[in-house]
Amino acid sequence: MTPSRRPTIREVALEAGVSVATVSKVLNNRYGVAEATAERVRAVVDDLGYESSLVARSLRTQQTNVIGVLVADLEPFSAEVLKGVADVVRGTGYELVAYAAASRVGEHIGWERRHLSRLGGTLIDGAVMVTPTVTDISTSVPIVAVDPHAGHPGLPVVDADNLNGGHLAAEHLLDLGHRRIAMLTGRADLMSAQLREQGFRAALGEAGIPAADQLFVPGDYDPDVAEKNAYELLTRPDRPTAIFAANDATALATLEVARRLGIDLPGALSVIGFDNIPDGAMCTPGLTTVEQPIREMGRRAAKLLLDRLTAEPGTEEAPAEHIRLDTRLVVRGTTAHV
Amino acid sequence: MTPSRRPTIREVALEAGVSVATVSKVLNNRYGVAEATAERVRAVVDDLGYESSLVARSLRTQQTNVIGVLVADLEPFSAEVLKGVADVVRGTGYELVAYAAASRVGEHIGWERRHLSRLGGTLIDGAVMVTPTVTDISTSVPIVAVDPHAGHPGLPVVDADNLNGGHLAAEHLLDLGHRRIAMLTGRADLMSAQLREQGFRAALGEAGIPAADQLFVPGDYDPDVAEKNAYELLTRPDRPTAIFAANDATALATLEVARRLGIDLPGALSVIGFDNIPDGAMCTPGLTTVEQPIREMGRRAAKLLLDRLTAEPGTEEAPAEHIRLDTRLVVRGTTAHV
DNA sequence: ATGAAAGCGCTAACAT
DNA sequence: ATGTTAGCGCTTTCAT
Repeated sequence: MTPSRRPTIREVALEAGVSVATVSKVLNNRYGVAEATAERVRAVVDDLGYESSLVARSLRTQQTNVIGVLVADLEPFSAEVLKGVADVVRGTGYELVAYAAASRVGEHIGWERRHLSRLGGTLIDGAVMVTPTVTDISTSVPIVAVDPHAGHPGLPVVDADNLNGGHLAAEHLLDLGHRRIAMLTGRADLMSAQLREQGFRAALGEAGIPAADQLFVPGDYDPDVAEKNAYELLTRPDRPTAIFAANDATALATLEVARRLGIDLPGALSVIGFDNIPDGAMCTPGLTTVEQPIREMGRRAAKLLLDRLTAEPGTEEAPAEHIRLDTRLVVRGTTAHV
Repeated sequence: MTPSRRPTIREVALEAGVSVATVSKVLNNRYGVAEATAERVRAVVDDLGYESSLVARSLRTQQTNVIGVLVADLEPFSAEVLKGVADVVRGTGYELVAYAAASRVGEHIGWERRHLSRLGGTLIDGAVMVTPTVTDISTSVPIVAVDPHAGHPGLPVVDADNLNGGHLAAEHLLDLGHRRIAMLTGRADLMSAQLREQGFRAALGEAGIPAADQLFVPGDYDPDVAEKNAYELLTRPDRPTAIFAANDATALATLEVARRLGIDLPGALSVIGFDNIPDGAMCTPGLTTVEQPIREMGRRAAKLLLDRLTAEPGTEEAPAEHIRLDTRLVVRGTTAHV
């Protein structure tokens, strides 16, 4: 099977006996082509199955009609955002490109700028960035950030009410009678993580429970880190009766550790996560969690972006918006009365 | 906030006082640049935050180190495949681009060729196509198909055992004592849909239950179509006690209709789907379904593709493989004894 | 109505 | 070691 190259505009022109320029005009419905000629060109296009190269086209033109979703990695969270963006883009005539590139080794931050640099100005007309960590992105195209690090002056942002979410998690565990509650915290550099912890601590405080530092261990939003620290936490003599993990990925890692240690769940240990990613719903027992409406966040981000893209060029630039969606407790099977 | 354009290689060259070619050499670690010069160039690159344009670069070179996932739309199924592909691509040094473009009006088939034409040869080194419907794709780059229409001679394929899956669905309902069982069939042009129905019919036959044509209504894998036909089905005087929907999306639509009609679920009606998309697990009660390991299918497809891409150029081309993964019954809350 | 030619940002072969 | 140049596929003036 010899991979037959895709036909180029040159081959179409050759076959139709016209110039490349004429073919281009036909394809883009420009004036100044005789109907007979256009007909002939279209026939050849159909015959050869020609379709213009997105790459070449976007290098030459301003407008590409493509929206980018830039992510550090395609995991459940960003995939969910992606679905939301697709919900909105569908039917608008825009095309959708999701771009994920492994960070260079040891480089967790800065991918936003690189991704944007590699695609912006060409290929995409605008972008939704998922969980960017850099604040001073010099933007060549309109951008909307989903769940970003703190301090994106000028960037429209969509996120969830992480503060109240942390509060909800603590309240749920307190309602169940738990008092020795640990937390696997999130990535210290992320706004969302800070707020979840802050809300959590506040709720504990309101219940009159002093926050014990040794019960706050790093989870980093990273299953591997979480696994290590959950193990340490659960093998202590006075292990906690409940754990709040800053996101579902680390909550699931915690469940795995508990299982390995033979700890009865939820009898001897309650675990609550944050995010409500599909994976939490699909395991047994289902993971109790604080939901943030991820897909809806994608939808709202896409809407915001499309608004900017379709706004009259001369229109006064709207101030950067900040959309904050509600979080919500989802009780499943991993939490129980102490 | 004036969108500052991304810097180009020209600006870097200008700033560093060298030619564009020299900058390119430095960036690509080519020989023939004095260390002092290289140093200076790198400094400017860092300073300006320059990153080469993926588009321009891919237009010029053969190799882009980018893998494409081409989909008609980003819905739960394709998103799940995408995650699987990302699992494998992660850490390989390849970048990942997912591309979705709305079909032109009324054109459900043919997107494969268009997508491939728009990206192939440029931008991507190879592609995973999700649920393509066209068999005679003239491929400019290596391609692996996930869950394709029948008859892709020469294309490596990854799919699930749909035949046995249909069988499993029927067996489950029969075991629960159901005898008047309806099916919302899938898209008639898709291999997967045909096999699911075939397996389902076979199991009914083995149980000595004659297949009643009026109990097979089209679902088309489409929630809207399913909703309409499920309504018709459930308002008949002799409505079925159980429904097998050819995929989860249509099963969920069926649940919605049943709810609207006030039918007790699963007391008065059992519903089983196919796919095990996250949405089925997240609703209440959870959807009983036949699981196909979608994410794993994405992983296997990505592996197959990477094998082809990294194979020695001179190596004998391996024959097109066909990987078929097992399906599995997942019992949740929407099926019960009759 | 048509085509020649320039140029988008980049790389690579070929001078110097 | 560095620069000049051609060209990837396409669109868009500008001649003709």
